[in-house]
Amino acid sequence: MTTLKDIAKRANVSVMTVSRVVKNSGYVNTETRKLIEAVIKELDYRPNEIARSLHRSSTNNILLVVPDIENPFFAEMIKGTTTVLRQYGYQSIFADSDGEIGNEKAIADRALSRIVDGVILYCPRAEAAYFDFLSARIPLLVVDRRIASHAVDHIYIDNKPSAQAAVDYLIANGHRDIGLIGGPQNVLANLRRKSGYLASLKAHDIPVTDQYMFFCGFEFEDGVSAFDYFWRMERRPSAYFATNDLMALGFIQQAHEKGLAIPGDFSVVGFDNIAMSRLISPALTTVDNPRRDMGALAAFRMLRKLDPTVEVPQFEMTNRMVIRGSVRNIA
Amino acid sequence: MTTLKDIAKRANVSVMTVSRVVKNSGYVNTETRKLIEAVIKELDYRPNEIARSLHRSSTNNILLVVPDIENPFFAEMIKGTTTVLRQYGYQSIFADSDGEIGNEKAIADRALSRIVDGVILYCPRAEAAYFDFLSARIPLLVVDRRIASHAVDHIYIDNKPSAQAAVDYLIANGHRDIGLIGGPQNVLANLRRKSGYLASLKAHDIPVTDQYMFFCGFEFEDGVSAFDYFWRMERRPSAYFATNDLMALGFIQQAHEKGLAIPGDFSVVGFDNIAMSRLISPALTTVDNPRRDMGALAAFRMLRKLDPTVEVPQFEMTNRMVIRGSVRNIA
DNA sequence: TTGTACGCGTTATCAG
DNA sequence: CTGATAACGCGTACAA
Repeated sequence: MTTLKDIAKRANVSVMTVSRVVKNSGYVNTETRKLIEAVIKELDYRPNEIARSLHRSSTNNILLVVPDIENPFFAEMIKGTTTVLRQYGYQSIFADSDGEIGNEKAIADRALSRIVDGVILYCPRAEAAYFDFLSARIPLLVVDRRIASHAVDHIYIDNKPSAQAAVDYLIANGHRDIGLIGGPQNVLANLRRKSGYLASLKAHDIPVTDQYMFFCGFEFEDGVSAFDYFWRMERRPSAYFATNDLMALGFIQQAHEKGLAIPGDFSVVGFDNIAMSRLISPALTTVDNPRRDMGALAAFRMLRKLDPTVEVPQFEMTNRMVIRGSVRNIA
Repeated sequence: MTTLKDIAKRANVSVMTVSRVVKNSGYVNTETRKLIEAVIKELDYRPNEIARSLHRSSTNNILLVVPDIENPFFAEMIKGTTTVLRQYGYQSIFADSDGEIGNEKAIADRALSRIVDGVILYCPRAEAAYFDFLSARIPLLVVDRRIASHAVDHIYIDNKPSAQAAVDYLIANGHRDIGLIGGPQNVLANLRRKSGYLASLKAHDIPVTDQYMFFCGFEFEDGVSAFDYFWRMERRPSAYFATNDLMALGFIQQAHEKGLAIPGDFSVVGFDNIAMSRLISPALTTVDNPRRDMGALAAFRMLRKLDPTVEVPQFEMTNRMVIRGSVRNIA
């Protein structure tokens, strides 16, 4: 592990001269520079970034905390973020909280020991007060979660309007009996999607039918269960709004299993626009969630916090409907 | 940003005494300890890990480099690794090479400036010599790639035997015309799967038919193309071995699209056992690839390199057939 | 153009 | 039990 000192000794100069060569700053005699460069190569010297970090008290590391990296939604966000960070010379320290508040806090707390310059929390589960606490101590960005406190920087798209638009679309296609495959009721984004569903019905003077709303987990299997649930009903909806694509896929899969056709027998709209939605048959009509851009924006916003001269490009942070083949017009 | 010195000043003691309290080492008078602890709390002191790292010249960081975090295969491996690392007090620095050799090397090279204690490369693309270079400078582990050099630590499962077993299984079910959906020909694991296919045919004295082998990418769409390719043939195979599940899924999807039944009309076997394979209908018969365990093993092996007292648990690093519903016995 | 001294925050050593 | 000192590797400020 060779250091500046080793080079200096070998080249018969002071460490400072070597440092100047390494950083390419200040005046150095061309001859000595050449000599030093040779020695550097010979001894395979590389600056110790830890020492540098200590000196300038910044690390060029950003901590990213996600609930579950196996979920493609977060994987794509992370990719958006790391790509940008790397372009600006920052490394990503990555941690998976397994969706547990305890882990989440433990991870973020460690960041307070100056191993990173900033923290990005993706869809965190912790209570609001914790973000105030963190934000007071280190540059913090919260992604995909609405934060009341003005003190905490965050990126959040309200999913309600686009969910409403999705249901509006079903109604425009002649459907009035619309089922909700509602997912878990303790995740904010999901609740906003439900709100959109309710708002659309209300706007069209369609009464809400409690049995038409099915609440469950967030997975493919939950879509399967949803189908089974609705299948047992005597008078069942002609169209379904699933609050995420995975459930919509499960629903469709099970419909096929039972010999039903989509969109012939039932229409389905999902939410998120995951990769698989485009690939199945019929391709799923859904609402795009620009997670990659959210990730990139998070990176830029963090970079800007650390260096106000950084330009944050414009991203269109909107959910957009993607019309494909899973809805039939019955009007 | 409060330091030991601040605490010391406030408590009227030396930094060393404070340090002892913080690290809970050595003798400290109970009274002074209490006082110091109070001041620590009051000033919200946290040790500077960078300074510690500099001193002990180790960072407790491990660098993980994957070709693409959006690929669930890698996401799961990473999860296996980070979970173990975290249990042992290590953080994961994460980087995505986008599958490009240039990025891969640039990332790993940065690791040489002592920001991490070790490097784990997942399915790297670089040439063999580079691993020797890296391995000579920093603890290195290469995962999911066979390495000739004995000097480079690696974790690798030869996929050939299990691929062979998969094709054996088709043959045992009465199939003799077996198509290969072969994926890309520049990825080692994939080539080994093809070798298994060939070996099985040979072992059963079934001649190899060139037109029965279709080479393509690695994605869902490639499975779709494969179906279209075979569909055009006059005399087509009754069974297919896809060298990964994603392609098998695309194949099945397209078969359904064309009104064909699996396994009624064609039998299909995949490889990898991704989550989706269990969920579709018919559930896919495939070969499990223990990526999560590979990830965990990678972590343990790295930990052991850094600290020889670490115990590496036994993992059964084998591909295992998962029999589900996509193969029909036509004997 | 080159070198000296000091500090970044922590800890090991040794003396008191 | 406590404290002074040096060291980790680098870079800023100031001299020479």
